[in-house]
Amino acid sequence: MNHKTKPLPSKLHLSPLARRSLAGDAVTRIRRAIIEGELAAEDALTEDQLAAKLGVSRVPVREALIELEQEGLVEFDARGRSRVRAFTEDDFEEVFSMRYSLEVMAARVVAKRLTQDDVQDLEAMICQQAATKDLTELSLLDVAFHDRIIQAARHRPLAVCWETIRSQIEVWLARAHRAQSKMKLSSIELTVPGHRRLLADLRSGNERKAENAMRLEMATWREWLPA
Amino acid sequence: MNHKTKPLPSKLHLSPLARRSLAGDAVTRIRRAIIEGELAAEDALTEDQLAAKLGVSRVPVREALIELEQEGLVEFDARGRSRVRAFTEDDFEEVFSMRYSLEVMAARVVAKRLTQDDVQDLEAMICQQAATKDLTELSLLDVAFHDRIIQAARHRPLAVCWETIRSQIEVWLARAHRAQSKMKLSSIELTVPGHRRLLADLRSGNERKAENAMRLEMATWREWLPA
DNA sequence: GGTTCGTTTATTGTATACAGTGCGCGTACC
DNA sequence: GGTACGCGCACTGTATACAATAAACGAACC
Repeated sequence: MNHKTKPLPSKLHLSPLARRSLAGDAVTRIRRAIIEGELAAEDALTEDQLAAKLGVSRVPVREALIELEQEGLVEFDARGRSRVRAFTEDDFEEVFSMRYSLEVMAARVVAKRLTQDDVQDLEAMICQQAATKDLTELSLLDVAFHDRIIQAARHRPLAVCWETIRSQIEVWLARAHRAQSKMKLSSIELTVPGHRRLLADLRSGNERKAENAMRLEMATWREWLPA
Repeated sequence: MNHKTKPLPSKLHLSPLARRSLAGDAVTRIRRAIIEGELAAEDALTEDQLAAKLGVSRVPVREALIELEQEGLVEFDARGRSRVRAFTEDDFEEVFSMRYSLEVMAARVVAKRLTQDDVQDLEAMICQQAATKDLTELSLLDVAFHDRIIQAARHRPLAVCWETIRSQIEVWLARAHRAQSKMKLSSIELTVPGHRRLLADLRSGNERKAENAMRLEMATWREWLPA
């Protein structure tokens, strides 16, 4: 033991060192702008213009664009120019089929690893969902619920893969809401019992059961799809 | 039609516009160094030092490190310092379980989309494998084979997910070879017929058949694993 | 002697400056 | 009128310079 400074109240847990960098903020803000539709498909993302709008230099913007490319929100052409990616309905089909595979895998993994904390969190989230009457809010809670399941899997490559499609799912959701899509009101009544059943099967510890429950959950989502 | 320049020999297909940038080269070279073990686990990746070694400035290096983080080869600590990620055996277990899910999905997708070109390429690759007597070379050809299958799926999110684990697979392979691992010579005799069977089932157009063939292929790989 | 405080140093984060490049537009020439 | 050439503009790619911060070391004080 080299340094023996005073032991510092052990309960006190400070903010988790959020690596606050302009580049990180830029990622968040540009991502949000794309999801909200503030930046439209095919819009040219000129580094100078973005930098000016964000009040920073081009460097953080460049780094942000690289990350957003990985999330599938931004595209670079052969000359290095970036633009907001234009999603076709087929693109979303692909994203959701990817989601299907990832979540089924997550269910399988989670079945063996679910902790008491996970269960408590998930139950609390279901209660929150039950209290909601707004479809937009519900869909956000739903994504958060699935986020939490992925987190519960404690499986790094899975989490990384999930992050490559998460934003695209949000793009679709936001777009669907703006378009007053066909998401039915009945969804509210379906979501909560669906999640309860899913959680029950995840808790069973039975991988097959968990997988199948997730397949069912994904199938109900499937109906909300564009085409 | 705005400009009507002369029609330029249609067969002539130039190099695919490889976006040659120092940043891109840096990604390639640092990745290679990590895979080959030239940069060892936990090694600090100082931007200045890397820049000096590569003969460029820090900017391309920074951008390269961001990309390599997404490939799982590089880690950043809370203060922004990067280092070569240290893989545990559990990490590799996770990577290969992820690979399993992705490839099974790929098989399912490919079953419906395989073209004549795909088949020709894959067959040619199998022949190449059959001609090889070197285990290291064979494992590279094997990865290339699976790469080609992913490509044949023509499924963007799948390809992106695959790229998040591909380098890590290569790390494991290179490490295993350096350690004179338990990869058996019999692998050579097993690989080629295995791939032939797999290709046959991918061509069948039957999703279930294709999935199961891939599960089998993955299971044989499984034996080469560390633990 | 050990602890604490300043100073130095190493390294990242950000800004700015500069170089290179393709594209559009105008112009001249046929 | 159309085609080819050349110039300028709008961007990106890269380098360099500067600011900020935390670790490392050392010195002074108890």
